[in-house]
Amino acid sequence: MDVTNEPSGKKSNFIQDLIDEDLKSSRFNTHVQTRFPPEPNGFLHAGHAKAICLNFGIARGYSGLFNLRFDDTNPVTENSEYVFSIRKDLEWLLGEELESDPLYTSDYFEQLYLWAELLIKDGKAYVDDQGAETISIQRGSFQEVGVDSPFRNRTPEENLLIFREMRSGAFAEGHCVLRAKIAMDHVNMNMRDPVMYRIRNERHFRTGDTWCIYPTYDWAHGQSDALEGVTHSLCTLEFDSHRELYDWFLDQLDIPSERRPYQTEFARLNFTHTVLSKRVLKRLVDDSVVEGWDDPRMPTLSGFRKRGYPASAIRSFCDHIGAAKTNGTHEIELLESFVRSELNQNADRKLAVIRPLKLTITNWPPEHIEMLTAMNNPEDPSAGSREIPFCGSLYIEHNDFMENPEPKYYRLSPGREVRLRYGYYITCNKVLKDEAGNPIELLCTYDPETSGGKSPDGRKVKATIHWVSANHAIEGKVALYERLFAVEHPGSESGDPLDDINQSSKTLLTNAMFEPSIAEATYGDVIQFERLGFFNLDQNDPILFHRTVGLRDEWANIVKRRK
RNA sequence: UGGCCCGUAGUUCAAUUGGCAGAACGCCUGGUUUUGAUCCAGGAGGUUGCAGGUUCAAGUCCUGCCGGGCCAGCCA
Repeated sequence: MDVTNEPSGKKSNFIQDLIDEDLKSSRFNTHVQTRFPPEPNGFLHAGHAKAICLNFGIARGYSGLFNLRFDDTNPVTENSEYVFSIRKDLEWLLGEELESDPLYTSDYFEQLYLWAELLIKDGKAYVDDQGAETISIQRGSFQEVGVDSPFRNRTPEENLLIFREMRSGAFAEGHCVLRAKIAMDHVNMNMRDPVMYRIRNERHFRTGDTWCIYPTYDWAHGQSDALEGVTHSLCTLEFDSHRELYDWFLDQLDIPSERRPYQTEFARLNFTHTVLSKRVLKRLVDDSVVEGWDDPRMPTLSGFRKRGYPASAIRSFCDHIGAAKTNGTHEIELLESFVRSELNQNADRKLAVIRPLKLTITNWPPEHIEMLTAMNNPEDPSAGSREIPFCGSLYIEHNDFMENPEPKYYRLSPGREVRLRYGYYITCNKVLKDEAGNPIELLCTYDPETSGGKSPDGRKVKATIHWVSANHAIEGKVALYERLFAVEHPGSESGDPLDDINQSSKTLLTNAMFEPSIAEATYGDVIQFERLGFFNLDQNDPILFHRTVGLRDEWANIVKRRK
């Protein structure tokens, strides 16, 4: 995929500094090329988003090339449904479609096999007939050097013969493996004769039954990079100790220096109150803690999409955090602030009441309905306006009324005057209650002089609250989401992240009241319900809205500080 | 117990490569406001992990400690 574009004026990070040096020293006499190499065995999450934006952004910044490569070397866990969803999520994130089809490591199986034979002929690889457990024991430890396999000194001719038998399916799974012949006393464990091929009598989703031996990550990755022309192979920190092996393999093969890729590691992304491990995410789904991989509480790209996070906000976030080698954890609030600022600019506003409290205007002319004009987006006048019906029978938000107001609470309470957004000033005169003493209806009077929310005498009201006409409201549902995990670093104290689940991470409110124009809402457009937050219409349920993120809430801060 | 990587504000990152330690988010204060939002202005917050050394000058170079992360899959 060609991503020629102007370099972004972003602050640099150590990877860009490194590429700048490479360019200066002409280490590569071609373009810069990066890749994103997911294994098709799971769904993309925020961690992948960082890698995608980094790789794509660098290619774009240097007018280079970027490609998606499915690292499909393990047929037991991988399948084409993941290929489909990964591509979909990636294109959604990037906001554009891939210009060329994705690449696959499995396309290089034959070349990889040929190279493996080359190494065998050079005496640099051998077939080991031992089991996994034996090989593991022989590998030694950090303190002890490993011991040579009894099969280590087979002749190249013998190795070649057996390796070809391996390929032809002569052996059972686990009977033998092909190992690189490096050094069993190497200080780097990855260099103690690593496995290059293992037998798997498993159908591969792309190559079918063509192969029964499959290359390991270490053997496949660098060579695939080289075959594609990747110059900068970016991966996460835990591959640091694999770099030596990555280089060793490339050194053994006749890779022209200008096609020689180099691996650079950066820190993986972490969020507070979140977990970004495929394994734990899978448990959340399997244990029904959430309602699937695309649950709006999940940090997956499909979860973000369902929740209403704009892809552009995720991209901005990734640009902002850049890349470094320091392991750290980002506050989830930072991501949310990017989501808010994006949505604040672009989201249309509507009125909705999610915890309705009946309010009757006692001096409103019976049967009278007035159409009020409301701005669609105060941040963007070109978004226009709409009409909202107003009458004497309304719903307001339950927590916009307090019978005995706390200090600094300046919304509605008995005897107090507030403004109804786009409407009139009203004063609360009487509170009707149920047997338990809970308010069930407010009786108020309005000031006809304050049409449009302006008072001719210039008197001020402290609060403006939202409302919906009870006679015109569309009833629906709203799903509120809190952090999935109750603690900043799930599992750090308890040992198991699932022990730190926030039990009330989802609240479904089923008698929300929306202004009539909500009927025109279309999937994909996140809207702001004024004073409540941003909400995303569900793809299938036309009256269900997922709260993307709340507005910053000063009153909530005041309440919190009091405790 | 070995090797490698990393320590700068609450958090994540900068610091023109040895020259007055900054930004964003968060927090606090004030202003504007028909969203307690947005927007604007300001503020608090630092012994640059610690201790030495080189230098007119060290976050940056050197040495030694301390702390965190990673590595002993036929996962990636």
